[in-house]
Amino acid sequence: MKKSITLKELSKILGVSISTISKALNDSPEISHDTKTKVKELAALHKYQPNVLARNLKSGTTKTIAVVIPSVQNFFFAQVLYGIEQEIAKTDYNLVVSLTNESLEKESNNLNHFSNGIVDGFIVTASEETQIKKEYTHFTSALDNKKAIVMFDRVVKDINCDKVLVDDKEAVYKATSHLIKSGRKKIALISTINNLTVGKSRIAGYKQALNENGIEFLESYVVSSTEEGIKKETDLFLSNNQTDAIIALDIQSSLSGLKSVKEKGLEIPKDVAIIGYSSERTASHLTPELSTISQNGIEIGRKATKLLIDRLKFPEKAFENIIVASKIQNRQSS
Amino acid sequence: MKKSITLKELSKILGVSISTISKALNDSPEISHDTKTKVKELAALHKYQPNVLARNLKSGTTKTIAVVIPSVQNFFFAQVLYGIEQEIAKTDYNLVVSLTNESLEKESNNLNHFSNGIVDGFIVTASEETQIKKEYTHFTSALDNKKAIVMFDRVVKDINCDKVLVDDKEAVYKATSHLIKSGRKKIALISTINNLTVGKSRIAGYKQALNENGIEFLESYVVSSTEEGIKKETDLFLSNNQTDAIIALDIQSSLSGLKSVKEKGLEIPKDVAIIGYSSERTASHLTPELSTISQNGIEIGRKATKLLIDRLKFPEKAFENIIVASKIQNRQSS
DNA sequence: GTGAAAGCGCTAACAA
DNA sequence: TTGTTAGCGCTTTCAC
Repeated sequence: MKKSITLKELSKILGVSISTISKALNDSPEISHDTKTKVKELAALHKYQPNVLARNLKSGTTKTIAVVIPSVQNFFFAQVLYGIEQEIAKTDYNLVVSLTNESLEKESNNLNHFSNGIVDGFIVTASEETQIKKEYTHFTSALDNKKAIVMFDRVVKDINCDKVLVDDKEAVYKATSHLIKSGRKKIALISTINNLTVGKSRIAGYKQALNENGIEFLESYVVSSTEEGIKKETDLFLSNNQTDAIIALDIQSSLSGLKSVKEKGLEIPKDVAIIGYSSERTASHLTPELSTISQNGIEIGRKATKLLIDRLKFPEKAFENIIVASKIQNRQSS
Repeated sequence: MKKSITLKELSKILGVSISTISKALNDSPEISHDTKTKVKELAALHKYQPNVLARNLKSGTTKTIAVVIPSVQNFFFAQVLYGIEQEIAKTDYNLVVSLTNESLEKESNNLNHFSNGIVDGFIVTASEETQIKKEYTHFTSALDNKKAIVMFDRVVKDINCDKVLVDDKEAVYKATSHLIKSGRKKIALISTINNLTVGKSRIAGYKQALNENGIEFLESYVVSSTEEGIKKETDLFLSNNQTDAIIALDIQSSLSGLKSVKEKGLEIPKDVAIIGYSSERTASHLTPELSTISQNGIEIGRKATKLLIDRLKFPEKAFENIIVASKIQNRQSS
């Protein structure tokens, strides 16, 4: 019934003009101290809240940014989001989050929708479908629309914007090298993310490490499947192959790998060492505790946010590429 | 440079009035087939996208709803969110997500901000701080602002709105009874959520089950701490007390409980049975696999969304309280 | 120190 | 069938 009160209504009550009310509320020096207090009291009394829509329409800026990510079930994205929030909290920007569930259509719809007046900029990581179909027009048209975009992790090379990258190749290279140095020779790799460019980069790191250490790369030592199928594939692999170490490229593979090896009766890390991707919390509660390649999600979120805020201030500055290093976290499994 | 093109600009190009353009684009029967096609072609050419702000300002409705939750690291909230998305996808509503990190201030800010033109309604679960401080004015003022609210899980009794509840007391009652029936007599309870009403409800279920089975409730068998402290507390408890079963009220307690018991060299479930709260995925990858009290988050999300959409259609209908049952999922730990 | 008026982009009642 | 106009709620220039 009594929707939020407007300037107009306030002005009627006080018998002054709308613009006087507006100025008083915004502490304009044009307005006398007296009227200011009168107006402010009345506004407080009626719990006046400015209509954000009207204000944004007028100003052409929204002071809000959207985070568009595939999912928050993925601990890495959740971490990044957390970092973004921390950084946003220091500013006067608002945040909205939008999940794509790895769907190109949703991602596209969201970018289009938010581009039309809702937000000033985006922090995005591409959905799986987007990467597979290589369909990027929603990004370019948001850019055409003068919206700022910062991409992280699953970035699109051809899009001209600020980017925060993970050192995927380097990280898996380090992990693989580490295993080799500790005497492992038959290192398998399991993954459910071969569709993603980050998956490909990680495999490249694995290959490079093998290569530099004179170990032959065997296609059969790369176990790839879906989240649902990876456990069976791993079981199968272990039945038919000798291996003394496993690198798992995502959380599902890590869990499946650990479980498969245990079920085969092999000892970890004596018979088979495992390094995988997983959250701290999960890793340290597994038996044995999982050694991980740990991405600094919070840092990535923060960096991305700073980049975006900066871009909004200086739209014409040169684009940046920031790389955030991962860390090998040795626990019991390696 | 070339921000999204507007009706005005299109009208200039075609030499017709703005309203003609608007009507043509909206397929008004007033407009001739000819001009319609002409206008639509031009609009497509220039990738015209209506400004959402202007449209919403005009219509007074936004067709978007906000989900305000403490965090998505919590798998239960993530599940609920997933359910909400599924249901929203069937409608023409948009979704924005907003995280409070258990902060009353953020929750309050978000509700206020979104209430002023951004959204038509909310799906909310109260933050921890909100529950502790019992500060609910942001809810009532959103309601005053004619925004619809559906609360779930951590609901506020005194607020008049639709609610979707979890059968917390009942669920823990069932779990405890189950343990008692299988011969357990010294059942401990560990929790990091004693601050929350859901935590209190769960304990009430535990007490009731003990009571009905003639087992004395001992304060010392309730181990309560923070997420950081719970592991140590549990270790301490196990050193000083005999117990043959543990009920853990949240994921952190579940993980800590499992680990503590294992470290003490006790066998699960032979010496100590454990039932806890955890995601399916985590539970089934633990060693031993954890028996859980499983809340149907997706269902809760869906129900809440339906309730909200319905409320938006029929603002005057009577408020509903829906209870969604939890399920005991027996795995290896009990 | 205060008010009138224009305009952000759009829709819709009314006029032509 | 098309155009004019008013108005959603707000800010801001300009005139008084």
